[in-house]
Amino acid sequence: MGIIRKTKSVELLLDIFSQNSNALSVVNLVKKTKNQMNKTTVYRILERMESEGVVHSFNDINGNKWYAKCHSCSSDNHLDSHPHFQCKDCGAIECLSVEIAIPKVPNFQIDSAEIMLVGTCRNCSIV
Amino acid sequence: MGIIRKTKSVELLLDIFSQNSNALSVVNLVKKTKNQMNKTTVYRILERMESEGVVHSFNDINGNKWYAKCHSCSSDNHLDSHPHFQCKDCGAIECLSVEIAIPKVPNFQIDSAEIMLVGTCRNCSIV
DNA sequence: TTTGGTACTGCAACATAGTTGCATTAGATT
DNA sequence: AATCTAATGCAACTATGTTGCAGTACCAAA
Ligand SMILES: [Mn+2]
Ligand SMILES: [Mn+2]
Ligand SMILES: [Zn+2]
Ligand SMILES: [Zn+2]
Repeated sequence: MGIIRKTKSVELLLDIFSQNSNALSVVNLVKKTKNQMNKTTVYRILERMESEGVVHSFNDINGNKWYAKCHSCSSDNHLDSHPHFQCKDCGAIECLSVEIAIPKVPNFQIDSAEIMLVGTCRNCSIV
Repeated sequence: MGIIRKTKSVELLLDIFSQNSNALSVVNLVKKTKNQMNKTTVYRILERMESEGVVHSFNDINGNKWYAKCHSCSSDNHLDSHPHFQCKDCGAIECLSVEIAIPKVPNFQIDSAEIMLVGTCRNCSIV
């Protein structure tokens, strides 16, 4: 399973991710690549990239799917678990490398936490 | 603005929330009430209820919208800011009354945090 | 370098959540 | 009871994401 063949489409998407430090929404990726590939292909390649541990995915506050590069994941080990930050001015999302402590909650067995911090980013703070 | 008229539809939705301690998905509410009201009405009443501080909303891990009762909010003061828990077995969501500390992150002005804890709930833990 | 198996792609059609405009209905107020 | 207008129903729409299938292009083996 996973990315086996290095097709033109796969290489283009890998390229886009290598040039972006921020996360990218699927909607944005489909737009960006609409002259090069079909949207179905975008969705399917992203799925494969995620199962390979190349990227990880999450939903923004509007319920849309985003992807961002993984730093030390493989198809066996997915250890990218960190909060994200979305700017309510420009909509950009960044991965944050901070640890947020999740307390134990009685009666609940917690496996993971999806944390989206919302506010104003660096650029948009500059008035 | 907000809930001005106590219509049959408004009262039915208020009733459903009063009988449920858990959060409710819009999809579920539309299904539950499809013999009593149109789905557009459900969406619009929920919007009004939220702006009145009667309920608060958030998205689940699939990007779908959910609502839950507020405990001490009004149209002026929305202070319901707490994590939620979604059971990956049964899909149910509960509001959690625990505090999770958000650290300061340099270069980001954080206004709020959307936190969804994922795992197994009480009922589903019982094998 | 050709050949062949199959992973991958494009396309069209579909599924589902959520939104909008507008004519009609039914609360509230007098 | 009359009136004003918030609220509703309906139909049509937008957007994101998914599926089946026929055809294409990678890659490895010959
Ligand atoms: Mn990330
Ligand atoms: Mn809640
Ligand atoms: Zn910004
Ligand atoms: Zn459960």
